[in-house]
Amino acid sequence: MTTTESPPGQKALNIRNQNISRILEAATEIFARKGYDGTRMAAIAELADLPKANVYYYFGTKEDIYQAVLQRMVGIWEEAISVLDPNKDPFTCLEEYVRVKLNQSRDYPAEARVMLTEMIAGGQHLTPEMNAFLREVAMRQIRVVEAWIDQGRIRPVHPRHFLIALWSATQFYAECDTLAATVLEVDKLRQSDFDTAGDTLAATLLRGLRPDSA
Amino acid sequence: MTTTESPPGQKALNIRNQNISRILEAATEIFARKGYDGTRMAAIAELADLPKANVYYYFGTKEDIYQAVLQRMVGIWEEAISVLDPNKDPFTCLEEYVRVKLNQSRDYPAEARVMLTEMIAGGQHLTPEMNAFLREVAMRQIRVVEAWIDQGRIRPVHPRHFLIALWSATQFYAECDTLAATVLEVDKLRQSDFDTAGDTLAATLLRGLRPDSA
DNA sequence: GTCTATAGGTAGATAGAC
DNA sequence: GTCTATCTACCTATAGAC
Repeated sequence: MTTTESPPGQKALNIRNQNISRILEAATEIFARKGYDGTRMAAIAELADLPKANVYYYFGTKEDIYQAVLQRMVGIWEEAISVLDPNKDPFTCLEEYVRVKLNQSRDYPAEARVMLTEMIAGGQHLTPEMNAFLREVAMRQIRVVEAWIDQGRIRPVHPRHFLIALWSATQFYAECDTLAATVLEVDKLRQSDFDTAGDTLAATLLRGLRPDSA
Repeated sequence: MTTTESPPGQKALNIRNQNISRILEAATEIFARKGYDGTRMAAIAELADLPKANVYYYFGTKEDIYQAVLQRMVGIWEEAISVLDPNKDPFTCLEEYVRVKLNQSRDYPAEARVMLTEMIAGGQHLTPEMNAFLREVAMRQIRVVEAWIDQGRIRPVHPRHFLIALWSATQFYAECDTLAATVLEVDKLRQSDFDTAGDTLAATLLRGLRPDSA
C-alpha cells in the first residue's frame, strides 16, 4: 500500500538486511567479550556504526539480539552433526568431524564464545527449543558411537565421555583468541595451527580408539 | 590502642575472616553465573547474608573481589603442575594429572567457570602477574611432554595441542553443572561420573600416546 | 526509515549514625 | 565493625520531530 514502487522497496529491503547483519555482527563481537549483562546497546550501535535508536528499530530489546546470535550458532552446529554416520568408517567420520568442528572454531570464533559463555553461565537465555535441539544433537552423536562399538569397529569406550573429550578439544580453539597467546605462543591462530590441532587429535584421541591388534 | 583485650580481638579476627570467606564464596557463585558486569554488589551481599555496605567494608570495589576470586583459582591450578615430572613414567603422571584436574573440576566448579569465562572474554581482568604465571605453567608442562618424547617414552605428538586436548577435556567437567544435563542426562555430576571421565580419557587420549608395539 | 532528547529505573560507591 | 539512606552516573527503552 505505502510502497508503490518496486526498486525503492527492493533497495530498502537491502538496506534493512544489511543493517540487521551489521547489528548482529557487532553484537556477537561484544557479547563474546563482555557477556550479556556487560554488553551495552550503545556499544553495539557504535560498532555497527548506527544510531542507538536504529538498533532498537530493528530489534526490540537486547534479549532479541542475543537470541538471534544464539540461534545463529545453533544453526552452525547443526551442520556438524551430519558427519557422523553409523554405516561409514568411524575413523574417516571422526577425522572429518574434527575437521568440520575446527573449521567452525576458525570461522565463527565470536559466535562460539557467546554460546560457550552462555552455557557456562547456566544457559539462562537458551529457549526450551534450543535446549531440546542441543539434547537431540548430543543423542544422535551418542547413538552413532554406540553403533560403532556394537559393530566392534572401535574399542568400547564410554560414548558420552568420549564425545565430551572430542567436543571440548575442538571447541577450545574458538576460545583461543586469548589462550593461544598463552599456550601456543602466537598472536593469532593460523591455518597451520588448525591443521596441527586436527593431526594431534587424530594421533591421540582417535588413535586410542583403534581396536587392539594384539 | 582501641582494642585492649585479646579475646575480643581474636574473635573479631575470626568474624573478619569468616565474613571475607562468605563474601568470596557468594561472589564466586554469582560471577560464575552472571559474569563480571552482570554481577551486582547487592546480589553478592544478599547471598553472603550481609548488608551491602559491609561488603564494601571488606573489599573496596567489585574489581577487588573479582581479583581475589581469580587469584584463588590461580592458586588451585598451581597444585596440578607438580604432577608432571619428566623423570617419571608418562602414563602414571598423565593419569594422575587427569585425576587431579577432574577433582579440581569437581571441588571448585564455580571458580573454574569464573576463570574460564574470564579467558573466553579475553582476559581483560587478568593481571600481568597472572598472565605470566599461566604462561609459565603452560611452558613447564610443554617441556615435560617434550622430554618424554625425546626419551621415546611417548609417541611424538605436538605437545601444545596434546595438552590443549587434555586440559580442555578435564576442564569441561567444571562447566558441566549445565551441560551435564544435556550430554550426560543427569541432574548433577556424581563421583562415578568423574571416575568414568578419567577412565575414558585414559582409554582414548592417553592410550593413543603409547609407542607402537608393531 | 532516521535520529535527538529524555524518561524511568538501577547500578556502584559513600556518608555518617550507631 | 555494622548498617541505613542516599548521591551520582549510567543504562535500557521510548517518544516524537524530521
